[in-house]
Amino acid sequence: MPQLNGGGGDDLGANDEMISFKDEGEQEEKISENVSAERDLDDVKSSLVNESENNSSSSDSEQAERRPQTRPDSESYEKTRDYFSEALRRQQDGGFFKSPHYPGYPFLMIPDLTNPYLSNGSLSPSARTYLQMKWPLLDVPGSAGLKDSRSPTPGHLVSKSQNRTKFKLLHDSLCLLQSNKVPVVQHAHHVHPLTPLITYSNEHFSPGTPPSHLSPEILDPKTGIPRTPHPSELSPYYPLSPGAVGSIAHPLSWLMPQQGQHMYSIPPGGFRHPYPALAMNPSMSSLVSSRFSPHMVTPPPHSLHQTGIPHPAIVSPAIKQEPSGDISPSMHAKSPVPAKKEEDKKPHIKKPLNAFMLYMKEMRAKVVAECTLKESAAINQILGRRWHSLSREEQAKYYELARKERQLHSQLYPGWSARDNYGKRKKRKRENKPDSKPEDFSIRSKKQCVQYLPSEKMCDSPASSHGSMLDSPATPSAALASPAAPAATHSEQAQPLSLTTKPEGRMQHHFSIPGKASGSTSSSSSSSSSSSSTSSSSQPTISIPVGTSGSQSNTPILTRPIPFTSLHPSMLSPPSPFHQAALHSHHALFQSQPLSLVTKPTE
DNA sequence: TTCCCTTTGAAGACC
DNA sequence: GGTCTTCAAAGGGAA
Repeated sequence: MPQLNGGGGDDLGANDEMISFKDEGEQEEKISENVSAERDLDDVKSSLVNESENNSSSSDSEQAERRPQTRPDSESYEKTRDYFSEALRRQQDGGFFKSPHYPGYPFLMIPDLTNPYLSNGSLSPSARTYLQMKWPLLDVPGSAGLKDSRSPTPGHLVSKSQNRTKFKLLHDSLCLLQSNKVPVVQHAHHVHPLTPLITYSNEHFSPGTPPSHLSPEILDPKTGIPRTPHPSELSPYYPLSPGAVGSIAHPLSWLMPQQGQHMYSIPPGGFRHPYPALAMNPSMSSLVSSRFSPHMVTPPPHSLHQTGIPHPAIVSPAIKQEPSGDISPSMHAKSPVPAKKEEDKKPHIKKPLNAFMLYMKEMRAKVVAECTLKESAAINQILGRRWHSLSREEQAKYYELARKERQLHSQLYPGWSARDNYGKRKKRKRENKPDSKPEDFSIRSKKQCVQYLPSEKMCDSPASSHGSMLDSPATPSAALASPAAPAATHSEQAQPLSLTTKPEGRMQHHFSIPGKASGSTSSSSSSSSSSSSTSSSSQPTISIPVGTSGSQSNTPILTRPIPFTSLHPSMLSPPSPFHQAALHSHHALFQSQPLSLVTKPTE
């Protein structure tokens, strides 16, 4: 949740302070409604999350009763088996898998398991793959029927230590698979809002044939000999239409019962995913594909478990430092530093994506397509605003997806903690502390205030100043009421500034960055029509005036000129009544305010 | 080559 | 409990 003022937000700012011009025409409302609005926002977001939680828990109450625990024990295994039995029974009853009342329930994400059991009652390989992936520590029901030498012990009989071992093996396998760039498919368009969990990115998709040991071939149930899956076996979720060179049903069709269109194209050779079940599972596939960046992948230092399923959240820290890192196991073995070796071996399990991240992953391409902006920072600003312009329901979907991601993540990595990743990154240079010296503060301020986007006018929908719904109508529903707002006219874009306040925490977050932007600061401060140093300096730009902060920071918020060509007409939607009013007052405000860069002297 | 930027949210740390 | 910090994704830009 965004950090609200926390009672201190207005303390630091006076009306004569510079403020960001992030959002236009919302400041006045904020000033008067700031406190209450923040409270509303907090309530709204809390309720949104709670609602999401409640929905899933209430709607899936019966499933929830069988929900496996994070650390499955024998009892939970039994519950899980019961759960699957129920899920499978429903599938068979209905012919098609029918989504639960709350379709997002992760444990029902078995789109490819329409009939996971073979005629002899054994679980099909793909089903086993999926289930084992879904519950790495769980031997899925039926596995006993189709003995797998690699996991011969029924899950409910597996001891915790054995589970740990399996989990370790799983990790190893994941690393190997990642190193082979697990192909995943994502149609460039037709992205469903829920696709973050199924973002099959072409970027990560290497149409090449996977290694034999990772071949997607399906074991013949009779002979046990690997064979290439026939398209019919992939149906109904992967119907390969000749014309479309194969397209698959939206992996989240279970989430969208009304939708049956094929969303994802498949390479000419058909859908060849080393782990079909993985690719077919919305949640897991998201983990595998969307976060399955080859550059983050590292070959496993040691042997692999062939049944291991790659999890995109697993990344070797070493690899992150060495994107190209083709580190052979032998090299690992020869590592002179055992400690480091151990560290390298330790897979880097990424944090599960939050709602906004999921949204961002999905929408980034759209925004990039709409804008000519290239910089992610700018794109993210747009995305942040669009996020706030989303309806409550729309956001709820992402919150739910994020919740499922976390849930799945916790299941896959029971012992993982966010703390594990602390310090894995190169330490940022943010050493800013609240008690920093004023001079430092001042310097940092300049750096930090560079804004890539002057306002939602550029490319985005209405949104809010400090990036919350505060600026938008107090409630999400109200925010909905004004869909894509303020896209002012071009002339308006040249008008000064949106008054933006950011949560104190965020501001502090930025302060700590030392003055890399001092140059741009000065250029931006002169504002008017300076060329952008970052984006297409040769292009005409919209001048982005600098205003003063009204409420919270003595930091001058600067903005970068945005190339005019970055704007797409479609992005310049007319402002909503809400924003019109805001703009009106906003303009009135600026008529009385100089556009020069004004910084409040630090004390 | 590495880090920064920028966004929101989650989680952990700290007071 | 409130606040702060870190990390998650992304990719162009800067150092």
